[in-house]
Amino acid sequence: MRIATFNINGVKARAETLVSWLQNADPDVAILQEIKSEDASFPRALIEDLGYHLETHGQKSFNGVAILSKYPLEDVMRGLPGDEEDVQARYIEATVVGKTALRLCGLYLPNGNPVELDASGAPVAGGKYAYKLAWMERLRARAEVLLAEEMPFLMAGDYNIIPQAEDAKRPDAWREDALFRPESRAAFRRLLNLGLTEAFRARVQGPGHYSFWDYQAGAWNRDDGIRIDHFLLSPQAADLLKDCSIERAVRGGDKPSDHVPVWVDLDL
DNA sequence: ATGGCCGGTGGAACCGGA
Repeated sequence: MRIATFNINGVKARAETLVSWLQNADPDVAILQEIKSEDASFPRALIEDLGYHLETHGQKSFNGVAILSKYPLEDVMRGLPGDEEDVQARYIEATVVGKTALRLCGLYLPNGNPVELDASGAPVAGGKYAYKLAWMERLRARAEVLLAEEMPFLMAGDYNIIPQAEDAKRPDAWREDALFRPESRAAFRRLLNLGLTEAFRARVQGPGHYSFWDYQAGAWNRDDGIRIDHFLLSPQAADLLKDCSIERAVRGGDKPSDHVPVWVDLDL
């Protein structure tokens, strides 16, 4: 089973690009972020006409996640547990059944900028950085629940985390940024330390592998990228991992998103 | 050439992104 994660930066603006990518790349499952659309205005027929089942969790203007699958999706859950006040559409789960069942978690992790810290270095309550770190703790708690259930699962999406210096062309430019600050990277490691496998680094070593290039300042032409879109696999899902890759060429296509798809191949 | 953007909203400029 081939599964992709792709931050498409607006489903309405990207409809044509998305359809041609689905036709050419032919994923079994696609986990999308930043649909920037309410569920009712998602171009559902475009996707269903290609043979996909579709589950969305959207909101007006911002955020929004979706799961597309050639196989039926079951037990859909919308929203990340742990904060009843959080209205941002950043998380969706569903189960897909291949040879065995696999729980899919699609996430659009908060950016977290601007970083606001108080005199003691703690994130300012109510600020965007505090929201990011709290969201990551909620994600860790959700992973613990899923681990206890022992169904294979993966958490895929735009993590807005640069895990290591080698994951940025210019790491020093990101030192104080919410994507690369120590608190953010530590929260990402707490996820990994539960026993999750970062699929790309399980398969590919070394620098120069990016999943995002800013639209500004000729970032793509200078290959000034960062790797922030990730697959985390539960132990049972990691057993099934055959390959992981980044579909870099998509960034050079017509009307591209600023992110590109990341893939896993699972023996499923 | 170290500059340079894009999508959504709403119907002009501004917000948010990373």
